[in-house]
Amino acid sequence: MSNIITNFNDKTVKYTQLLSDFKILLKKNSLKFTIQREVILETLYKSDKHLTPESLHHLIKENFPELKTGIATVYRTLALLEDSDMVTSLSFGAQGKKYELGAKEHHDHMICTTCGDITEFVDEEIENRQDSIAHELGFEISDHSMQIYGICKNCKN
Amino acid sequence: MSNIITNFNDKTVKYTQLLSDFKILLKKNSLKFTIQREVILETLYKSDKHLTPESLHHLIKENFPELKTGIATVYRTLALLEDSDMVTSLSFGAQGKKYELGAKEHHDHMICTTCGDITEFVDEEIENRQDSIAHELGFEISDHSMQIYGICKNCKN
DNA sequence: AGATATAATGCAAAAAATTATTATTTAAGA
DNA sequence: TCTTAAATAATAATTTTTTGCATTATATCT
Repeated sequence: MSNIITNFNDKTVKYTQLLSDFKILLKKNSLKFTIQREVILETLYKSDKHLTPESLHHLIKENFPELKTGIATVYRTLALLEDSDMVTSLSFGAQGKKYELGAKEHHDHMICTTCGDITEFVDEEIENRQDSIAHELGFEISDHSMQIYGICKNCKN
Repeated sequence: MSNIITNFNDKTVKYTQLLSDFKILLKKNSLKFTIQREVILETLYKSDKHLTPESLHHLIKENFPELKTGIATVYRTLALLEDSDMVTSLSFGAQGKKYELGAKEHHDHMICTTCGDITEFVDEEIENRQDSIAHELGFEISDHSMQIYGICKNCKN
């Protein structure tokens, strides 16, 4: 049996999936799929960083200057995406609110307070434990986030 | 052997300790201990809620109307307290940044996305696991926070 | 206690972030 | 292609946060 080789690598497939989910979501709510919305989703996806509305807007202006996307559209789209659980917002300490795609695999964050670098990780045991706790308290989990702050390997030197 | 009865209940003792820590901190940095700063710390302590700068300011105006504390002072003091790790700021979803006293016992948060209510909890197992993970990644933990989102017992009905 | 130096405050103004308005453009369906 | 309903950019309006400065209050020193 031979392997089938596709044109898509893992990341492409994921984005295609994401985009398709987004389109379905829009259609369900009789909203329209616009270039701006696509560009926002794409930029959010391409960036591994956690973005503020402003930095996201900046990135878009840089990469798609012909679009002249307004900051208000970024805010509106981010709100829409957050409402529909496609992105999550986080706030780490002093810095403002940042957004990241929630459609990526779930993960927690380890944040270096020296260099600001963010490492993502997942731990099965913690995930399970969270479920039990919520269950005990009669709580129906929809999502969760966890951050560990400290000094990373690099900065210790 | 008889028990010694003090004038202070647990909460009073804790606040006294907190206040004293604050005073030491100020002295160390040649900053001054003012009534406003005390009132802010106290209000933060008394409130079990997580407060925005604005709601904190509102509470203070209500409880100490003669002080006429300015919102700018609240912001400045909050920043000072956060810098010195006496309070932590959190941002849950759509709502803005909220502050809580970090000197309380450490705890995680379970947030109801329907009514906005926040339940605090601690789980030994999760705490331990976090330490191990950080250790594995050569990360030196200074702090962490965790939030679980979902629908609380009350709101399910 | 009183005098002095310096930090903190309130107020107001400025800056930054967010939201609303509106005329125009664009997408989706007939 | 035509229609209509939603989305956009641009801008204005709000709201939130920060800053500057004259005045007040605190801590220290005598």
